[in-house]
This record gives sequence, C-alpha cells and structure tokens, in this order.
Amino acid sequence: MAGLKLKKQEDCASCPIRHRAVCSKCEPDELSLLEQMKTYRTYEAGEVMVWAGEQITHLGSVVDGVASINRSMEDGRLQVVGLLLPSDFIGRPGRDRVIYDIVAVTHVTVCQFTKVEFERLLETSPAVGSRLLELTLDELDAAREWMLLLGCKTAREKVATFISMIARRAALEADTSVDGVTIALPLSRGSMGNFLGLTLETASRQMSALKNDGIIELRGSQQVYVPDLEALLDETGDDDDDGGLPA
Amino acid sequence: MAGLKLKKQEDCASCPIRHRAVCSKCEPDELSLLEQMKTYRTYEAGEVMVWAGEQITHLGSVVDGVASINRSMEDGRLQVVGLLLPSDFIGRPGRDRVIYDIVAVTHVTVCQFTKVEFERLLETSPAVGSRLLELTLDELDAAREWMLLLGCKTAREKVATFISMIARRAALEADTSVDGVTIALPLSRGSMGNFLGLTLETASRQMSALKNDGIIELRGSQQVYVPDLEALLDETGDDDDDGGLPA
DNA sequence: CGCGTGATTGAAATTTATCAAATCGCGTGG
DNA sequence: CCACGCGATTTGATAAATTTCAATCACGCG
Repeated sequence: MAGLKLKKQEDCASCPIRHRAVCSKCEPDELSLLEQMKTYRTYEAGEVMVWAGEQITHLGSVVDGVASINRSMEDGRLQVVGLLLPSDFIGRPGRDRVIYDIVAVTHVTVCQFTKVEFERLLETSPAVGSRLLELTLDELDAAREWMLLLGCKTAREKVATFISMIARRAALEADTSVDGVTIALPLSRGSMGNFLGLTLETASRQMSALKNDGIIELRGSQQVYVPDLEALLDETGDDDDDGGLPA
Repeated sequence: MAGLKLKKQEDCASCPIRHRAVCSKCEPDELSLLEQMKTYRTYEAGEVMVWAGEQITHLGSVVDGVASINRSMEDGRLQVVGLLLPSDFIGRPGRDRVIYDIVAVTHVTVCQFTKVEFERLLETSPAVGSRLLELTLDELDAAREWMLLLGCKTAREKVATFISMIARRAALEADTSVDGVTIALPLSRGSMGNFLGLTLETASRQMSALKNDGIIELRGSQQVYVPDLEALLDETGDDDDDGGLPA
C-alpha cells in the first residue's frame, strides 16, 4: 500500500489544528488521553484514503492538506460532496462503512485514532462529543450551501463561488491592506467540474470568461490572482453584504 | 400569527416518534425531564415555521407532517435543501440563527423545547447529545446523497429518484405481497422542482414521460401508482441491487 | 527536443429553461 | 345542478445554457 507512513510526533499543545479540531474543547486530562491514542499518517496526492463500502477501522482529523469526499454512480458519473480541510473530521462514529470514497487531493497528514478507542472515548468525554456535533452541524450547513449552488446557480456563478470560497480563506490569512489576493487552486479543472456539477470543459470556459472580463487573472492554470474580491463576489450570485469582512 | 396552537399533551411513552427522535436513547429519568420541558405546537400547510436570519428560541422534533428547509437567493431562486419528516430534529443548538427558512408543507405537529432549556439538558444528558449526533450524521448523508442527485443526474433520473424515495418508504409500511404501491406526493410540482433543481415544467414533463413509458400511473396530480418498483428503480440511475429488500 | 498530461477553444448536439397557451380539478355562487 | 373562476398542471414552441466530441495548445519532464 503506497505512501503509508506512521509516526507518533509532537504533542498536541503545538498542533496547528488544536483549537479547531474535534479535540478543541478538551481539558488537559482528556487531551493526554488523546495524545496516547493518536497516530499520524500521511497520504500522497491522489491516494485513496477510504474506499466506499470498505470497513472503517480508523477515525481522525485532517492536520494538513486537502481531501475530497466522492460519491459516484456505477456508470462513472462522479460528484464531490465535500472537501476535507485541516481540522475537518474523517469518518463516522457509530457506523462501520461509508458509501463514499475519500481521496487525498494534495499531500495529506491525518491525526488518527482506532475507531474502537475513539468511540469509547466518545462515551466518556462529553467535550469530544460536543465538538464533534458542532463540526458535523457545520458540515451539514456547508453541504446545504453546496446544494444551493448545485441546484440553482449558473456555471459562471458556480465557478466564481468556488474561487471566492478559496480566496476568502486566503484573504483572512493575508495582508488585508492590499486589495488583491493570489490563490492556489487545490483542484484540477476536472475535479473542479466534479465539485461544481459541471464538465471540465465548462469549468475551463468559465475560468476563461472570468479572465476575459477582468475578474480574475491566471498565472498558469493553478494560480489565480483576484484583483478585486468585491467584483468576484458580485459574480457569485450571493448576497454582496457581509460574509465577515466589514468595510 | 396564524395557526399557533399549544398543548401539553399525552406522555412520551405513547409518542409515535419515541423510538427514533432525539429522545430515543433516554432513560426514564431523562425522559421525564423532557416531558416537563416539552410543548406541542402545530402549523398549517404553507406556514413558515422558521424565518431565515431570525432569532431561534425553540428547538424540537417533527411529530407529524412534512416540512421543507429552503435556501434562497436574493433574486428569488430557491433550493429545497432538506425535508423534515416525523422524528427529524428542527433547529441548531449552539447557534441562534439559521440561514434558511423552514416551511410546513403539510399540517405539521412539533414537539418543542426552549433553546435555553434544551441546551442545558444537552450538557447533562449524553444520551440526548449522542442521539442528536446520529441524527445529524444521517442528515449529512442524506444531504450528500442529494448533492449527487443535483450534480449528476438527468431530469428524468431526478424525478424517478424522488418518486422512488417516497415509494420505498411507503412500501415498507405496506403489504409486501402485492407488487404495486400507491403513494401520495407531499409536494406540488413547483416544490418538486425546487427540491430537484428543476423548473416545475421540467418536473411535470418528466412525470408525463414516466407515465407514458408505463413506469408510473397518475391518479390525479398528487397520487401516483407504481406498478413495478424495480422498473422505477431502473430509471433512477442508482445501483439496482440492495436498498434493503431481499429477493 | 519530443512526448504526455492537462487545459483551452471550437462547433454541433442535447438538455433544460423560458415564455405562452390550453387544460384540468375543484370549490363557489347563481 | 351547472356555469364560472382560480390555481395548479400539462403541453407546445422556442431560446439559452451546458454537454459532447474533436482539435489544438501549453507546459513540465525525461
């Protein structure tokens, strides 16, 4: 099995997702329990992390990288039904199979626990269960947001929404004094299409259209420069206002 | 405010959703706590149960009827992002606003609690939290299933999927010796379209097409007779196998 | 330097939406 | 009891958006 790596690694206190992952509400004593249970594992880009239908033995959190949750039909049609970003939780306690594949999009590092141990912890540690519920509710909101996109939006709006989603995240971590942002798209055109419910050609065409309209600039096919985030937001079809950034 | 009705009503032991709702894992002592907190409320068909953006004061379970969760864009485009059926949970602990409307599709009865009281209970009663997590994970699965439909399926497959979804549920409760099922569609063509990411005309056309192909028969516009569930399932684009019914 | 993968672009075909009109179901009032 | 009207549904014709099929282009790598 390619790319398997295990290590015990540094302690939770210095973990980059410490404050957002499933462990974020844990007290020191619970944390040390987790610390004993945990194991790190990495996957290469393209590697399948979980196969649909197979037995799940581990649960865990994405520490670094991006993974996609893929639901597919027998004839090959595929829909990305979720993206897993750092701090997102992988797997489903209380059920030992899932019906979707999870695929590493980039190089991915996971902090994992055996399913059995984690489920036992879940019974004794309300902080973990409570945080897991929050994370799941957030995912549900995200899924519904995506349903709105899939069901209502035009191709151009879909692509603009996708880019703005990434741009916003990048803008948070970047210098807010400069207006433009450069972002790295984690997905190929094909995956983008699968995410947006479009063909790769349509995704590509809309990228070009946005480029020609001056909304974005392309630096190679995976790097996008957004000169004016507001202008991009106007193309998404969403409410202009809010989103978190006051004028 | 139209249609508001409150009553204390019979005890939980005889509740029709006792074994599936958020209270299903409660011990007698927890149940009696819930019993004291609960209140019943009904809504007429068409009534808005929760407005997007407004303060949430109550959480609860659907006891009877069907409600839809609607996400909409400013220009009027609308996507149904979930259906709430008996035993489904309404509302989101830990957040005091939601970004979608919840609308009663039929006459709806809700067993509700004040948000504050329920959240307090959540901290002390792991059985409730644990069940709520399960329910939320189920909703997440359903949402993802729907994303597959919205992103990948053709109009015909969408409509067939919708009907089969209801037909399966009806088949469970019906005589399994007879092959055909008659079902009542809870939604108008317009709502069906909003659910499936189609216009009402397209939804209607596909209903007619399925009728002309002998897959379904219409008894008025809201009653559908399915002579052969297998044949309908073949039109959904999903795996034929399984689904729960062994040969 | 050429090959291969991924991206872009073009043209035609197909699906779905849009606009518009006819029909159906059904309750109301004459 | 029947005509009327209203909303929902069905159907038709046309337009628009997206997919499909087919080249062509760009870039990184051996």
